Amino acid sequence: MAAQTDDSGPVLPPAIESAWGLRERPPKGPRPGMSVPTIVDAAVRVADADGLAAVSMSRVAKELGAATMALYRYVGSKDELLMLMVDTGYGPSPGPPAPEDNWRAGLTRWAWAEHDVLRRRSWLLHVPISGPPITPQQLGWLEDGLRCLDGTTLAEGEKMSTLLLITGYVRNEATLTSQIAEGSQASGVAPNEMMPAYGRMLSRLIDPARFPALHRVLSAGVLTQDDDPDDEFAFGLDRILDGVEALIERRTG
Amino acid sequence: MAAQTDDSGPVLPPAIESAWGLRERPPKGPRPGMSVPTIVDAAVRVADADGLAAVSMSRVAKELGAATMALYRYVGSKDELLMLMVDTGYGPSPGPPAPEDNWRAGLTRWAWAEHDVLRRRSWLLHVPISGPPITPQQLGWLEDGLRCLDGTTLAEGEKMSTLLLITGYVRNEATLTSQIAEGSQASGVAPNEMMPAYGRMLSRLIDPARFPALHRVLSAGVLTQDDDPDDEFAFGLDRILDGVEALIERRTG
DNA sequence: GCTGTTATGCGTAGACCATACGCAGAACTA
DNA sequence: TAGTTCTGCGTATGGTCTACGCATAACAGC
Repeated sequence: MAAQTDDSGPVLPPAIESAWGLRERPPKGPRPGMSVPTIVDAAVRVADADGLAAVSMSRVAKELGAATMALYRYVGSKDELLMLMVDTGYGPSPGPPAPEDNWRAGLTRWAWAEHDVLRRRSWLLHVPISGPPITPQQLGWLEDGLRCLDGTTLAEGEKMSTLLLITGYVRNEATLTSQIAEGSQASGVAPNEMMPAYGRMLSRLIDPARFPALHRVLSAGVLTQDDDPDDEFAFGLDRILDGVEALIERRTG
Repeated sequence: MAAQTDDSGPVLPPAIESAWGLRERPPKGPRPGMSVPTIVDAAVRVADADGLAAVSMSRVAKELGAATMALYRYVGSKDELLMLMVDTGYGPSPGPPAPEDNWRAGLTRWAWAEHDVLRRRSWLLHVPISGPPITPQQLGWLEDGLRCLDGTTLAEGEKMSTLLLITGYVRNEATLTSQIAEGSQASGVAPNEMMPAYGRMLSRLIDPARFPALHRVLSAGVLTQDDDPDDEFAFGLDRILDGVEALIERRTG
């Protein structure tokens, strides 16, 4: 079966073993002065305070009062540290759906929970994700999402696709609003003035003859009003859940 | 009205003026040896060949037989170059919907067009997007999307939200499949063996008591079969369009 | 045609970054 | 006590972007 036949099947990449706490410490040698969770927590602290761009190995080491290269005894590379940061950054999953919730209420709460995490820690969006979920907390989120769909008639593969769809949407929406916030801070414009400023820029660039539909949108004042980003989020989420509902009804009937 | 009152309203950021070709060259001084499009094309060539990580100022300069710092006479920063790369990387928009297409057929073709571009140039996904669309080609795409919804009863704001929803989905799905491709190349595993390998890893890590729903998905063999990623894409797209259709019908009826 | 102005090309250098390597010393085993 | 192995970390390499300044080329006006 397994290509590598030790006693426990194929070997896992060291980064993943680290994420699951499966690395046993050898009994010899000096006692370690730090630990992986200590380092990851420090890195998360830096990201929370100054953004992901501020997370360098030397900065994290400084946060811990250690030398830069000392970190490399615990994490194999910066990418590995980033992966562990994402895991702890997301935090524990929101828990299984309440018994009285139907699938739609459950998934709505699930989506809002991720939404809240990403609003609080927008640096999570800047970490280049490098593969499907594999760390413990991420799989916890996935598990809780799947449980929301437990009673439905969807096939298992369809459940996965649905969750992928929703989590993608949540990330996307969070990326957009965080860009507005970051652009606002970078340019010194008030956050609620960003979209109007964008609309003004568009109307200066757009030739109504070449962009008639876009011109109509601008004329309708869509961008000049600053609507609540949470309403925008809720709109898209309801569209997606409507689509899922249509599928469930088709599978049921 | 405008804060800056020269003859043409508020000033545009230089990066955007460059994207729209609005920078007039002063008559004095030596004739420039390159041009912004030349540089952007070279950068796109590098990204096509060796990925976005290979795009450094020195590499692009080498591609042109110029010195690194010569580029800074044309682009203000690397970020500006990246923005221009995205604009030309996307290429011209797919054009307005065919007359016989209803909104759904039109948006489907629109989404597949972006899908194809992102499949061909997956480095576009790695460019950190820094704001709403503002470059000419990007607005061309937006315009064509809006035209697909022209006959519908949706409000202008709802049209924008719908397109945002779809384009976000396309990017997300493309990101996922490109990650599989890149991971496959990095680890030397065949592309159609990536998902089974992932499934095997999960089943080694997951405790069925703590992750029952996830365990059920794995047991159903969802991840061991390699399904066509295009089918997966079509599934999610249809879900979203179902949701949009439900909204249109509600607005109509 | 000459001079002053202005833009270009680009060399140098600074401030970061990740990380490969090697060494001194600590903590364990035998 | 001797040997082994692991930790902390100093040093060094090669990469990144880009600020600055200088020589030169091309034009404007006299």
